[in-house]
Amino acid sequence: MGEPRPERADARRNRLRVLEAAERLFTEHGVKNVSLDAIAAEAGVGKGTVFRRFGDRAGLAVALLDEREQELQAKIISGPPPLGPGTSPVLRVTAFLDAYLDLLDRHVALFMDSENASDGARYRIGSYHLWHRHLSHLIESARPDLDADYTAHVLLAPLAADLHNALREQGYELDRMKAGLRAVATGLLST
Amino acid sequence: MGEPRPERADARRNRLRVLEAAERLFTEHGVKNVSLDAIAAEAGVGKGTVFRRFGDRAGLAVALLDEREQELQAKIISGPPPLGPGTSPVLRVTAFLDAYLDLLDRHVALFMDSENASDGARYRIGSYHLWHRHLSHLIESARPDLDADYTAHVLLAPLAADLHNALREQGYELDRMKAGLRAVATGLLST
DNA sequence: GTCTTTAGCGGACTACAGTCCGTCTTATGG
DNA sequence: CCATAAGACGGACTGTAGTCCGCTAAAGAC
Repeated sequence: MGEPRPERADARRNRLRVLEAAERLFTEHGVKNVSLDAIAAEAGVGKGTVFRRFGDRAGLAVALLDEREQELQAKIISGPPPLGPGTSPVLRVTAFLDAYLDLLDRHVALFMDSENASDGARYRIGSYHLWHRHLSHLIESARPDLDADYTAHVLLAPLAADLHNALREQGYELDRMKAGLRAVATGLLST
Repeated sequence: MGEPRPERADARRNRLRVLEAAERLFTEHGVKNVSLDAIAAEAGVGKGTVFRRFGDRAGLAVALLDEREQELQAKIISGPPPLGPGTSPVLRVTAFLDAYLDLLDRHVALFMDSENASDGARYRIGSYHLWHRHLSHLIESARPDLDADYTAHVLLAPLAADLHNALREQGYELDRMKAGLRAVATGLLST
């Protein structure tokens, strides 16, 4: 692709202002009680600016989650086992599922926003692809007879934010989900 | 609960009109190109009427899907095997997953509407509970050592409409999903 | 048939997501 | 330092989901 023009100073300033304002308002009033109008006002910019930079509500949520997800991505790619390389595929899969559930649980509301976009935003954003590739490789090496690509989607499906939220609301404990998913993954990937 | 007062004549008339109008407009213009205003107008009723009867957009979609889902429910409860009783739990699970994928594939757009409601509508509606109970019982009898309740949610998760839609858009064939899910279910439930 | 209660009706209203385009800022080359 | 083009800014505008409440029609009592 073309040369990556440097970000203009005012653009950068406003991007940071919006993210800050969003984080502040979200933690103060709850994610779904905050309108994008309000965020724009709090950031001292116009509504159009918010939308041009982030596309839509989901895009803003993705941007806010980005940092946290990148931490996890780094640990997976080059961190110590069991998340990083250096142990069996099955252990790496279960370690990933555990870690993702922790992340998800800490930021459910934001994840719901980032996934609930009108049309399946979750499956188009970069991080989903990364999680998917990761699982897909691990599954491939543990069970070459399975359709690794599809099975990876299956293992990611229970990590959907709205399911997590619904289960939490009906009293499920995080540890129960971790144990359950671990059982599924090991049952599935151990010959 | 109290005595179920009979549905008033005008209420029934309008309910049917709205469902008819919705079905007509949805098939003609595509689900997401039809506003509830338009449906109300086509049905010859006010907007308020639509909302009072169906709650919101998702509720209307649920009502439209209801008939089709009840067919499947009937086959599961009292139809011939492998969907109905009379064969092994594992076979019944895979038969259910196949049948649900068929249903989902035929009505993706409508399912997306019914599930995409602001706040996890999918997990609150009656039919989800029924599918969940069904799978939960089958899992319990196939593998008493698993957390059947949670594992049932896990098996239902890949049936989410937005995932199905995303995979279809990126070229997945229905048969590939069926095969993949069958492999997961049998791998998981066979000791 | 008329009266009363009960519940449905429907359109004006609010609030929010997302778009559009004229205006203004920034970076760069002369 | 100034001119100029690339592109960001922002607020008015549009379309839609969902609410509210005064009005109206149905069903039963007498």
